[in-house]
Amino acid sequence: MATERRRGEVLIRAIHEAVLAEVVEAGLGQLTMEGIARRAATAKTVLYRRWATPFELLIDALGEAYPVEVPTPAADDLRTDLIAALTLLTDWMVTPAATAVMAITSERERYPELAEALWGKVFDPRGGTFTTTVLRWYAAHGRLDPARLTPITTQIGEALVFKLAIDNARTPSVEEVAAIVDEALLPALGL
Amino acid sequence: MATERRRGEVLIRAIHEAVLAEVVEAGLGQLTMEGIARRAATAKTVLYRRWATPFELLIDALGEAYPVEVPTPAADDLRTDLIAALTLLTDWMVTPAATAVMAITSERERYPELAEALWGKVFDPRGGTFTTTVLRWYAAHGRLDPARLTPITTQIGEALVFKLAIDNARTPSVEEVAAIVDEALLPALGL
DNA sequence: CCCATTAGATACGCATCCGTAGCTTATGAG
DNA sequence: CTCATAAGCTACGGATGCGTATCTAATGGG
Repeated sequence: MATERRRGEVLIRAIHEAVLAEVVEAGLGQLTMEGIARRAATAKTVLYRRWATPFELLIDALGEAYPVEVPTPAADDLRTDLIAALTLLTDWMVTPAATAVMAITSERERYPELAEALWGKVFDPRGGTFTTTVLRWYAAHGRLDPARLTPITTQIGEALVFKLAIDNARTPSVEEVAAIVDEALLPALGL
Repeated sequence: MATERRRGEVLIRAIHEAVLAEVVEAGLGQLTMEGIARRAATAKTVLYRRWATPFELLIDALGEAYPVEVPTPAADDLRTDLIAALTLLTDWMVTPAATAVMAITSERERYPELAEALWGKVFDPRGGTFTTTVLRWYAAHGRLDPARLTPITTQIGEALVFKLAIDNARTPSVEEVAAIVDEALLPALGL
């Protein structure tokens, strides 16, 4: 028998991968201990020894999958840095962890405990992400009117990336991201 | 026995309401004939006589729930008409049918047959919606540069409404809709 | 090398949903 | 009033997930 038995960290990482893959493929509504165990090629008992529910296990896995890379203004050019920040977003969106996060977000009403746990354990400890980070930097250095940074304008980039991703069933290309910055974001910033 | 027995249209409408309510409450992944029958207070056999799967039934119900009101430019003022169009959107978003549509959209990868049926039977027969209708009208009447109507700019309003709805777990208020128009949409249109 | 730990396997009774069958009975058209 | 239609009810065997119990055997620390 080829009975290489996994233990500790190695096993847990495999289970974490399995639960994310299950969410991606089956969805939150079909997330079961049986399914996770099958995919991780382990026994249900192993899961129940550590986690009481599939959701606990999922939150654990998402905690591990974070943090995500944060954009650092590097080009000394707002347009370039905004495109870079949104590209970080599109890169992240195709990961299993992101798919799980988006599933939780869109089913927040249905599974509020999940959403709360995700925000409390993973998101809240972090500040604004993606374009906000860039915009704040340029505003702080006097190269952008701070009055233009509103709850609306700081969301334009992310909002359009998500909208295009939904409408076209794929993440926006670099050209589309550039168009978002040129046609929507920069005009709203008064540039 | 109070055995008022429903038949025909009345019964079907009740079932349509039930399937939408089930999707809202239980989600696509938990949509079952048993659940629908329970909620509609009828027997599974009644459902199986007409529909082979919960998804067929759901598509049928969504077909009935449409069409949605289309914005008609009425104020002779772009800003006012845009706010009116986006308010139509926020009003629609709180209906059960909209919740179901958004669920299908966000789980498109998981249930492609559902998404295809929804597009083919319900959406494709209709043109652009909400802000696009308004923007096209003003552009056609020479009151807006047609070159500004791109696949990006025509989505700004809807994109931000969705983004705010997701972030705040509620549809945007009238004030927030106005801010979307003033701070993002109009600037992108060169106004 | 010994042995406590724990992964892994199997089985259990319970519950829910599946899709179908067979029946009773309210309903409305004629 | 009669009667074809269809709503409503109950029950079925099969499948799957639940959470738990009870083993076994691989693993690595001492």
